[in-house]
Amino acid sequence: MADGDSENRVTIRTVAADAGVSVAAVSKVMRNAYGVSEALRLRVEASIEKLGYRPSIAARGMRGQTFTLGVLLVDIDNPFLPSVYHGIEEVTETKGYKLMVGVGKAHERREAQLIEQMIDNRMDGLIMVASHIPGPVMDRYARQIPTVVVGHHEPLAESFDTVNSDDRTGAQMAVRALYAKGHRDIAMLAMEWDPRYEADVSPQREQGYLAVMKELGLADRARVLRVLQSDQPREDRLRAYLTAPDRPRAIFCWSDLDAVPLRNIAWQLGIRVPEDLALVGYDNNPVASLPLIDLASIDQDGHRMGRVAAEALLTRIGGRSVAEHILIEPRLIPRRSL
Amino acid sequence: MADGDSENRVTIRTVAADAGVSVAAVSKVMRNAYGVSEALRLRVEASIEKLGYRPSIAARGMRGQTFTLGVLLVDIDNPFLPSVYHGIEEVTETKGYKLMVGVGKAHERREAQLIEQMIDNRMDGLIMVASHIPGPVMDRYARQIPTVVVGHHEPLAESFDTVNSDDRTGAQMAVRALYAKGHRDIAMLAMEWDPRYEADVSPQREQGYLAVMKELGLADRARVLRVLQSDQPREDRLRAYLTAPDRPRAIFCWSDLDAVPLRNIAWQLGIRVPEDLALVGYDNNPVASLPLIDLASIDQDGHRMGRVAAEALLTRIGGRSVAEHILIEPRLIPRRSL
DNA sequence: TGATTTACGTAGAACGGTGCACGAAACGGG
DNA sequence: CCCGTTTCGTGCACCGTTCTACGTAAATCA
Repeated sequence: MADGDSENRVTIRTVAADAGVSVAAVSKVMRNAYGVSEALRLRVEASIEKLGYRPSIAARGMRGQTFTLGVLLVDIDNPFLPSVYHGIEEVTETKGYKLMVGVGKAHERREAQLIEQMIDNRMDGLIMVASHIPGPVMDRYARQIPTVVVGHHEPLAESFDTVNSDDRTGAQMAVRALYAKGHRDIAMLAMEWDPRYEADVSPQREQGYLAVMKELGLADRARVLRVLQSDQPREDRLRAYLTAPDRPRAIFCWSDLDAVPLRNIAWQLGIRVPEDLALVGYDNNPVASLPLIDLASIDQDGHRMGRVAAEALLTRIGGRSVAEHILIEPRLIPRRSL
Repeated sequence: MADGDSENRVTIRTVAADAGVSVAAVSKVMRNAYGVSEALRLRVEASIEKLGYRPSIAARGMRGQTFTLGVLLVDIDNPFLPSVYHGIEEVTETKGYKLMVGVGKAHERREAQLIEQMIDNRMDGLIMVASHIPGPVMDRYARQIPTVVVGHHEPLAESFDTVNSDDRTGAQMAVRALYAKGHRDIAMLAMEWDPRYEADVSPQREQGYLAVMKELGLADRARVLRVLQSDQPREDRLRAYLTAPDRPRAIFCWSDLDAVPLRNIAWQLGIRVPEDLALVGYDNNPVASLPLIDLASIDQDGHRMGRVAAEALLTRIGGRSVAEHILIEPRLIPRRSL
């Protein structure tokens, strides 16, 4: 085993010996706990500084807090997620918490593994972003570790908090904006879903879409095109939708993740946007805002979602046990694709 | 403290009691160590299954391996990095290792903190991607934990391995491609750097650029435009370069991170690409390949870099102590911007 | 001044595992 | 049948912290 100089690692005992005090005293100083005199604190801090001592998170976790939070991202490729991460970070770092990220690859079993790993690492709390884990399973884990879920609607959950974009309202904004431009043939591009995943964002947006189409008296013209989780890559299916004879003239897309490729394929096919095809996406990710893409999108303010989620987690760690379910108002970013 | 039912957590002792064996026996089964009979193993495994036991990584880490590796990403916004991550994951997950990601925000002190945290968490090894930590500091950490560094040239380092794109060659390919199209006025857009960061990729590419310009007899026409780490956002400076009276007709850009915005700003300014301005980037990130962007780029095969780095780390954990420094051949992806 | 309270510091038992050293049982060769 | 080897399984001392319980000296009060 090539583990370097592990034999002379400086532990709490080294410091205690050096400062001529007990192990417990050093521990107290580290946690700035009650019952240490100024003199002792200074002596200990001097030794810590001198020896470059850092406490072992692993050992600390066996009894106390680790001051480490886990962030579980559904995947690492989605350009929207960094904003959520930054929001989380902004709040937690001022409170002295460290973040560890796990990447779920949009796969349920894998996400479960990661959650278990974070629990096993004795993290103090967990923020799950756009997880694909069904409610009951999440509930079981949430009982073991303070948890906040972002981008997954479980408004009745007791054991964890949720933070979401108001996805139905967002969908309505998108459709109404298209309607206002004179469009009536408005389709939606959504993820496939089965009842297990009703809490995910795409189904929520789809329900919002269907509701507003009805409100506008367009219920019979509502039409949902689907992409599959397993389509990898998605291009072929998107192209098929755009070349079909009954191609829609306006599409509300569940995420910029698909709206950006869609806009590109349209261009390749010589379909003018927005003249021949109007497009509104969701997320307002950084690619959508590039001038060459210029995709109208519903902004769900990932940064703020992250901040709110982090704040909720901290109060939950602090002892709160009644669940909070927070909805964040989205807003339309009009761009040339509209 | 809201830590759920931590009082009835199932530990190794619970399992031992349930199976009617000693704690040590269960430990042996978990590690499939020598000296357990088939009968005992089966009995213990049955109990583990029944109780849903999972060992605490924290506790295990205090003596043995944690089977967790740390991945330190320079930032989470760069769309090139996911490919490296996927490469790492592909190799490590088949060997039963788990990955934990830390995000450095391109800030040295912060990266150092993260490394310390990973050491304190008793991770078995560390892969640092595009870190900004200077060699000597890295060396100190690498003595404490098996380390592989990606995207940072330290060919003389003894204590850790490096995996890199052959950045000089990559730069040469880009410049030669522009040269072949008839360009002579070829500038480079590079990151600012001071001597401490000479090992980072941008300075390496810059040296490659200068070398090939000399080879081509264009030494006196070589010109390096710089963006600053602190430019946030970068748009203003990029725009300034494109509106200057002596604007170059061809630019090799140190990364698609800047080449994509550059291409967009050019479009906004009505500068035709490639007729008025030819562009080659580096990384071949997913945005560059969008048809509407269509940016020529040097592909450094992040996926492969990740795989190679992970393999190196595993052999280093296995006991290898002589350093390996691996260069990966880049290749040009010609697109319409060229 | 003696009795309490308060402040400070320490000993030592956790925490949940690992892994060494040891003893008992099973095996096997002469 | 005896004795040296293996093979198994166990007891226990760690690992580096936290935290409760407790002892002691100083400070306060009556």
